[in-house]
Amino acid sequence: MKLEKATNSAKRCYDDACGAAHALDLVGERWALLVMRELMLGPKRFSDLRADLPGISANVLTQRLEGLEAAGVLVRRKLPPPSSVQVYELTDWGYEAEPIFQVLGRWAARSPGHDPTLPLSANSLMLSFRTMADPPLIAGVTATIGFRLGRENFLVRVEEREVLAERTDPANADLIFTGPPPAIAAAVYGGVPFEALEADGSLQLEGDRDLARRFVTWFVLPPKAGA
Amino acid sequence: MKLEKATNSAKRCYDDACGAAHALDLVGERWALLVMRELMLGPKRFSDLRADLPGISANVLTQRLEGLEAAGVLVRRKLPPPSSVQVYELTDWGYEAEPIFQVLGRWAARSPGHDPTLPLSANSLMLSFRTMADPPLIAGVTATIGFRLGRENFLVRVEEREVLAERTDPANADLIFTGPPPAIAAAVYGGVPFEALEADGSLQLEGDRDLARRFVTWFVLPPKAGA
DNA sequence: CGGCATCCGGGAAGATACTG
DNA sequence: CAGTATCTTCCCGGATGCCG
Repeated sequence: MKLEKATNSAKRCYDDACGAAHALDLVGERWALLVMRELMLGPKRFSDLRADLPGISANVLTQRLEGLEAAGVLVRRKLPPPSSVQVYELTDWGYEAEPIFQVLGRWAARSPGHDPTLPLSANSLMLSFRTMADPPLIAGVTATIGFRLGRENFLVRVEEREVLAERTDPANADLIFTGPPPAIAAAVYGGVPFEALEADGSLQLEGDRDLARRFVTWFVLPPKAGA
Repeated sequence: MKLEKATNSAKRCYDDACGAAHALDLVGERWALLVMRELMLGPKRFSDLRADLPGISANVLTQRLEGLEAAGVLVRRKLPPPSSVQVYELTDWGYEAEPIFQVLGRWAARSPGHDPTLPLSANSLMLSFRTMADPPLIAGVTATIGFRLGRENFLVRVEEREVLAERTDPANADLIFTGPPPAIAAAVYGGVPFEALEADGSLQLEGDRDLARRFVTWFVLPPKAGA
């Protein structure tokens, strides 16, 4: 017997007309923004979200998905047969939240306490390319780079001073990185040479190795604050 | 007798190299971002923060200030005598968080559930001008507008396609608004005519009334999502 | 009065087990 | 696979009280 608690819509909220405060009412609960991050590059199912968000528990994920659906940030959708699988997908407005991740990421990357060697999801790595690409450095560049990151494959296109990422098979890219996201992050952001990562088997490169050497120079972490 | 809990630094965190996740580790707790918002236009003391954040309790404010200080977002500072009063002030890096409020605010303003008639702090109103000013509309505009919002006075300068806000006495501005922040928000964002607000005493205008009529046209809320 | 520390009740988050 | 049920832990919010 479940108590009819639903009629009480007085959940904890800030009661503040400030847009930022309302944003926090919508997506300020723990894990909510990270769930959105994992959906930012396309729909996923429940168990994919669980796998990509280490540490979230099933009931919290359920609650967040319910809350985000009620807020109009995402919808549950049933894929057409034969897959007939249920997925969660951001609404158009949900996809418009990407700048939130970019400014949060750029700001926090300057934190003295930021540790870029922690685990990293595939989506985070792809979004980081869109966030950290230096526009002057990629001016005039056109390239297609593929990523095989375990369950998920991506195609990253650099063109017209911007970086696009889509979940697609990267078979005919100019260059393909294969490995876990943290290894690729070490190469791109940590300055670790490819040879070292290939030697211990955590990274494979196929295709234009010179493009790979240029690729890692296009993404620069902002300097630490107080430096 | 205080238990040595401090040695346990394993507070709830996401353990994620993603910059956005680290930002949430730093400022994702309830009220943390709103505390930063209230400091965004200059230092304040404990009781000012409490007054400007209706609903926060003293111990939570204490915890947030400790956490934000530990994170390097703000510092406690003692004003020089004779005031000798302790204030909390953002660090340079803390001030760099302003884009977070802008993207959160712009995104959430499109939420179907956003209610702009809720209470609003003076800081929120001033920051909203910086967030919502439409660059083409203020191109070529140079103006100085004062605001008397109860305890706090501000001077807003519109120039060079941007909007500056500072806590200063607005005595010799071209135009001065006097009233509570929600009334001014009603005029700027709600399209409520000045005369209606002046009639019930919630707003006073001094100076260039024609400038006031132009002023409210420079700030436009984005359209609701799904419209 | 400003800046906390302490205690308490309610509720959200976390871990585990269980079900269709 | 996609959640639900249950239990525990911890955070949040409110009240009170201490101390400069």
